[in-house]
Amino acid sequence: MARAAGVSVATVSKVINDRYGVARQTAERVREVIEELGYESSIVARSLRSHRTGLIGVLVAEFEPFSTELLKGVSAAARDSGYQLLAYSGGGTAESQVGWERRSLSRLSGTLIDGALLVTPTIVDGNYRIPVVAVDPHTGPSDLPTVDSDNLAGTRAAVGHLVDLGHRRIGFLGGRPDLESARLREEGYRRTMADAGLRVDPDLVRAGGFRMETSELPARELLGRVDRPTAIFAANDLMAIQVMRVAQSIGLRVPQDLSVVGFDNIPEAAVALPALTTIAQPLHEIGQTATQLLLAMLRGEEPPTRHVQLATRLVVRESTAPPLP
Amino acid sequence: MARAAGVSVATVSKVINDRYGVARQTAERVREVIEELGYESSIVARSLRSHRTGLIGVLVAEFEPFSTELLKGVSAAARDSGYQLLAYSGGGTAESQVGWERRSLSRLSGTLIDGALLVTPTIVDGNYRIPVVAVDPHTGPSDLPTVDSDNLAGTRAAVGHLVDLGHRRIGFLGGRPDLESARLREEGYRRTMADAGLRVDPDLVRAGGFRMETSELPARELLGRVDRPTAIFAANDLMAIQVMRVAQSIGLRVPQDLSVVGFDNIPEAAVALPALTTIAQPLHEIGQTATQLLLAMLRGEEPPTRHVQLATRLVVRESTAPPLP
DNA sequence: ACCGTTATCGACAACGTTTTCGAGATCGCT
DNA sequence: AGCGATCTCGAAAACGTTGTCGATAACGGT
Repeated sequence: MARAAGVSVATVSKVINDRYGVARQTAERVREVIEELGYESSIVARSLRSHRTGLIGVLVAEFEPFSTELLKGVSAAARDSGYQLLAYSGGGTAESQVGWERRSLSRLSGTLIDGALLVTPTIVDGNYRIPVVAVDPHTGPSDLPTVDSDNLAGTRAAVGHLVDLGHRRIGFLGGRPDLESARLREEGYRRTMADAGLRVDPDLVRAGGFRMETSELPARELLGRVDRPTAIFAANDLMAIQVMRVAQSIGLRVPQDLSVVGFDNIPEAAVALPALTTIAQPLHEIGQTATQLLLAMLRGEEPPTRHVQLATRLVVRESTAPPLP
Repeated sequence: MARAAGVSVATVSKVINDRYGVARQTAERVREVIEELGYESSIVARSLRSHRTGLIGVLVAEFEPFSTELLKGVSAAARDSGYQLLAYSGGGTAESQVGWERRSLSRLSGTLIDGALLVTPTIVDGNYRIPVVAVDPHTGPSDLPTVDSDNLAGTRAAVGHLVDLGHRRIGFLGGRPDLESARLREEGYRRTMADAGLRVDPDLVRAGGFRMETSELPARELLGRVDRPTAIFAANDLMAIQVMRVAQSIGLRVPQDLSVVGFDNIPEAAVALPALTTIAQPLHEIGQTATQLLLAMLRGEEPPTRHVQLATRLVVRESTAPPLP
């Protein structure tokens, strides 16, 4: 190997990890040879021996625009600290069952990765062999250190915005009831309404499953009523866009006849017409924070807080206006 | 280790890789113990020894919606074949310089991954140590086996659609001139115009850099003219959406006063208003095909064709109509 | 009953690192 | 000059697997 540089393998190893105990000029010479030969030490062998790889694993349930933005933040933070990223996706329907991440992790955590970020909607508790941080899980509280955004406060901002505009009859289109995020957004809606002294009409609350296809019908139900709401808060942008479509298809003008607010601030929200008022999640920041948390754990520090919640931001665009008198 | 199962490590290894030379019932027993102990063999050690890991690496320049869809196809194909995916992203601006994928690859290909997929706009030729397939590179011809979509035919379909509708003055908003894909789309535009016996007015050709921000100005230039075109073909959807915005901002109606066609069929295209007519790239299929190509190479087969081009599809929505008489 | 063949299994080396520890060299001090 | 302290380096073990090969047992044929 690089012992053709005149020294032993041990010395080379010391130079690479710049350990104490190797002479100035020897190190210099070894470095030169390394450079010259374009030598890269094998992660695999290092891992086998020292259980440290400089790789952090990111388990993504499925690659989608949502996780994508998160990954950018993770990527940036990891790079700053010298760690490399290893995204890992079960990717499929069948495999994304509960326990998938457990199995993946146990296989990888053998030695391949130093720590892991779980970017999966449903996470499984348990003591993993390596540091693990859950990123924006949609499920309930967990043993794992977690980073997500403040769904409750976000929802309050959204509904509050509608209230401030003067809306009284505000409808709600919910997400998948099995996910914590959906539950929180409904709770936020109800609380804000209550705080404003407004009654929640049960007929104005529907579930749309977080997806476009499944929210057309409930949207029609909400808007078809004679006493239809003057504003609708949808638990995510996809459903909000569907609401605007349905509204326009039955002759309602947005925002004059109907105000719509979404949640997530996906790219589509900006180009929709009218552009959608929504709650932006700091995805980039979430990814970044989660990574920093993980890195701290890798350094052996106990994280100051096990659960970080980041603030959301209200993005006012064109889909909201005061109700017609 | 699992020699607590009463046999030697060698035998366990043989059972796991079900090799010839181990008795029926011994194998059975070992398998039971493995199951019971939830034992997972270390990829790392296996890799070090046998240079085969069952992992294929995917190098992504940056996680973005575009690569995301590709990854899904890759993911599906890999799963079907028992291979696991390892996405790897330089992620950043600085590192995504030329040569980044080379370095990453040389580090990983040591032994960690059996083969690699390059999902990067600019690819670097060279003999890698492991099988490599380039996926949808935007650069020119290469030594590497490549899978991408037929930019030329796609463009012809787009411009042909406008011609068929009766448009004569058709403008073109191009991409980044340094990328092969942009070059091909311009060439397709020019050829289709020529085939239809139409003259290309040099004043009707602008470059928008593939991005929204950089295409507002050229869009204004195109539409501000007294003899403005009745239709514009933009080299990607982002620019097409920008064109529609600019048009609407200066009082033009789409599609009555101006028809617009894009390229890519990103999610935003469907929700834009009017919904954008565009050319859909078979991203999922590209990912799938590339993976199958790679798998064939891993099996030692020489791929039948080194360059696969997949057909695009014209998606007619609401942004195109015959020109006003 | 003996020998050759086959089936089954384990000992051992190897993969490329990191880490420990001891040997030799150098240096400084008395 | 002698001795201890310090510095520099390399030999060797270890990480967990796989592949080779030899040993032993079982078996079948004459």
